[in-house]
Amino acid sequence: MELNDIIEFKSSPQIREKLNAFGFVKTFAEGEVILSENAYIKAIPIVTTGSIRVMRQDEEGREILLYYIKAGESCIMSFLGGLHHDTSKVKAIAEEETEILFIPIDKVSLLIKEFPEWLDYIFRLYHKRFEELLEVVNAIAFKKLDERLLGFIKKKCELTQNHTLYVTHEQLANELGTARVVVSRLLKQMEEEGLVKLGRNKISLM
Amino acid sequence: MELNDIIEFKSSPQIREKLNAFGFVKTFAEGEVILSENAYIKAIPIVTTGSIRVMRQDEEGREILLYYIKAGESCIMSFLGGLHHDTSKVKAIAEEETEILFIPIDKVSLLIKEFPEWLDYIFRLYHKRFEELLEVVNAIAFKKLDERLLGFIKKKCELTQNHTLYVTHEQLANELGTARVVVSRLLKQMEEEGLVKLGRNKISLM
DNA sequence: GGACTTTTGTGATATAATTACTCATTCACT
DNA sequence: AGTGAATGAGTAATTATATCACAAAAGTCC
Repeated sequence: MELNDIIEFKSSPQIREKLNAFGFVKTFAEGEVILSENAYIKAIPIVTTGSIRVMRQDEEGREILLYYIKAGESCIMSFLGGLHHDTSKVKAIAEEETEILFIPIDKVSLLIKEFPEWLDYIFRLYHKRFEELLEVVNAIAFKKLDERLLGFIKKKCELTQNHTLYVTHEQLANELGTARVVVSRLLKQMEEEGLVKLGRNKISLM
Repeated sequence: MELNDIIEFKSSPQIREKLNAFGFVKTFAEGEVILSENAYIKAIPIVTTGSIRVMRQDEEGREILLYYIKAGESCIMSFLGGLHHDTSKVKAIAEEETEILFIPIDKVSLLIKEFPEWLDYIFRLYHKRFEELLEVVNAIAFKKLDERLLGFIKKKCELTQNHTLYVTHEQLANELGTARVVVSRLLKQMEEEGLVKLGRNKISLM
């Protein structure tokens, strides 16, 4: 993924140049924490390769997945947090080996004035994230866990282009914001219904 | 509430003038639907007096409260939806008699270019809404209903500057995304614990 | 005052989440 | 290969929520 694959930046070599000039690149290994909750935000990340999962934690450490940030996207939460000199309300973890271009906050506001494309980019992502968040609200408020679990597995499979997933029940439970036992039981049930096939560390969609 | 009570517009009579020139005012009675789900958005609302509650619905018509929009604030969801020519993903209802200044979408983008204050205003509200949404996610994902219910009653009381609330159990259940019986039972329990006092259509915090 | 509507209460039952375990497998280390 | 720690998965009991069906008040309207 290059900056010029991002639709808003395609026809503006100037902004790409500036972004590259202002930004610095960092690489994260799978599972590495990119941003932890309550950390101060000094730079906006743009994911160039890989993907990030963004989680919300409660006081007791329980977590729930909010959304994924894929290549070409930015973490809009950081953007707002950064602008308002606020701390992060979410935790971001590299889902796979991930390369990120960080743009320092002070440059970010500068770019807004100079390049309308930059603002378009930010607004587009905002829109997307907001809708995803609403979907999460809907899911946890109204959907039953079995439905959510199945949907989640399918989404993960799509993301990895594969119909076997290598995750533990524990991981699934965490991302869904529930307990492992619950996931285990539901998976068992789904296996009996012939929807999935289970193995240690392994779930295959049928 | 006047436009010049909004911090970002305080020192810019020009933007206040433009907003008033471009916008049109409408008044809504308590309970009136201002924006329904899937409606197209043609204008951005700024609440001048009163307040709005923003709800999310699922396919079967169940609802849950996302947040309130108070005087001086705007509905940021409409803003994004409007910019991207998308439909509304939420439902907005007047919580009390409410007066709204609507700014047509095409003017909105125009104002962004002209007045940085306008953008600051939008970003500030975004930030606020995003955090509120995260709080909702937290609450429904991790908190028990009794805790949510009590917190909700307290918030409502704060909003109305009063420690007696005039609502039915049904209404509370709707905003919390649960069933009336559940709310009734929990309230009863809370009354026994001396936390509240109940009456028909009435809940008083102790 | 009687008929009706709205709001609230109660009991029985189903479903889901939580807690506290046990058992099984894997892996690192000797 | 054998031991023990760590991780992953299964089970049973308990608690929390949701659902259904209906009864009892409280308020409204004629």
